[in-house]
Amino acid sequence: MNIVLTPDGPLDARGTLARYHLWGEDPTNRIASDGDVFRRVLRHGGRLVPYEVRWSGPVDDVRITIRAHGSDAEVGAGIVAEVRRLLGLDLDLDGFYRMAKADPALAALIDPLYGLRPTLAPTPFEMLVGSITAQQVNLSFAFACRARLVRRFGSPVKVGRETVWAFPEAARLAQARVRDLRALKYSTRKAEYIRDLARAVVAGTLDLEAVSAAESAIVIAELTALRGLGRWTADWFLARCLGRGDVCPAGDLAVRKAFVHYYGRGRSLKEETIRRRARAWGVHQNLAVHYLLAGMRLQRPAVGGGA
DNA sequence: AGCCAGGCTCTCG
DNA sequence: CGAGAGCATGGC
Repeated sequence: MNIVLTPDGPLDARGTLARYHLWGEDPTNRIASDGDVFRRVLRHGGRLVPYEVRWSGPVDDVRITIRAHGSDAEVGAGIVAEVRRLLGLDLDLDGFYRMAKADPALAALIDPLYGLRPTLAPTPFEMLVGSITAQQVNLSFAFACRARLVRRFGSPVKVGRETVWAFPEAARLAQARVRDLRALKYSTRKAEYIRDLARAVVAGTLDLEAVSAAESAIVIAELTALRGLGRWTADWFLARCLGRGDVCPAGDLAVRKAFVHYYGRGRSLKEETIRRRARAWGVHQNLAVHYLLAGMRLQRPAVGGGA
C-alpha cells in the first residue's frame, strides 16, 4: 500500500531525520546513504510491519510517500501516525518562525535551518529507555549502547537487502538480566532502571499511555517518582515524545551551553534563569530549544564524541 | 593521566 | 534544603 502525506508548513526531511545518525548508527531508524529513503518497522499487535518513507520536492512543498507491503487500512493508519511523529509534522513551525523573528539569536537560525523539525519518539517506552541510555554519558557512547541493546533484545526484519530492527518490547526487557545489560556496557544502575521500568509496564503498575495524556506537571511528577527517571528525563519526554510546545529541558548540559552561548554572553546561567527566559517563548519553547541546539552544531559540527 | 560526557541516586550535614 | 560521592565507559 502507498500513502502520500503533505506537511503543513516547511519540512527539511533529510535534516530532520539526520538526528538518527548524527552520533552513531541506529538500527531502528535507517536512512539510506544514497537516496532519500528512510526505513523503520512498526509494531502492530504482535506483527512487525516494515515500511519505507521517501520524500521529494522543495522544502515548502514536500511530498512524502510511504510504502508498506501487505498492510491493511488499520496498519496503514498506525504507520501514518508514526511517520507524523518521526518527522515532527504536528509541530507549528510557521508559528514558531513568526515568533522567532523577534529574537535576534533565533531569527538568525531560521534561514540556515529552515524546515528542520524535532523527531518525536514513536512510543513512550522507546523514549524512556533511550533517555536512560543517554543519561550522563556522551551521545556517541549512548548511541552505541542503544544499538547493542536493540540488536540483543529487538527484532530484526529484512527490508529489501537491509535489516531494520524493531525496538525491544517491554516484555522482553523485563526479562533481561542485569549482567546481560552490563555486557552491553550499561552500568549496573542503568540496567536496573531499564529492567524495572519494563517490569512496571508489563505489570501494569505503570500506564505510559495514561501518563502521556496528563498535564505536564503531572507527567513530571509521575515519571520522576520512578527510580532512574529525573527531571531531565521528564523534560525531554515532554518535548521529544509528547511534543509539548511549552517545555524547556533547562537542566540539559547542551541546552545550558547553548543558552550561555546565545544569551549569556559567555557567562554561566542558572537553570531557573534559563527556564524563565524560555517561558517567554510560550508554546514555542520546544522548537526554540531545538533550533538553539542545532545552531550550536552548525558552528562546530559534531565529530567524535562532540556535543 | 585525568577530566568530562545532552543524569540520577544516595548519603550526610 | 544543598553539597558531594559514586556510577561505568570512551574520547580527547
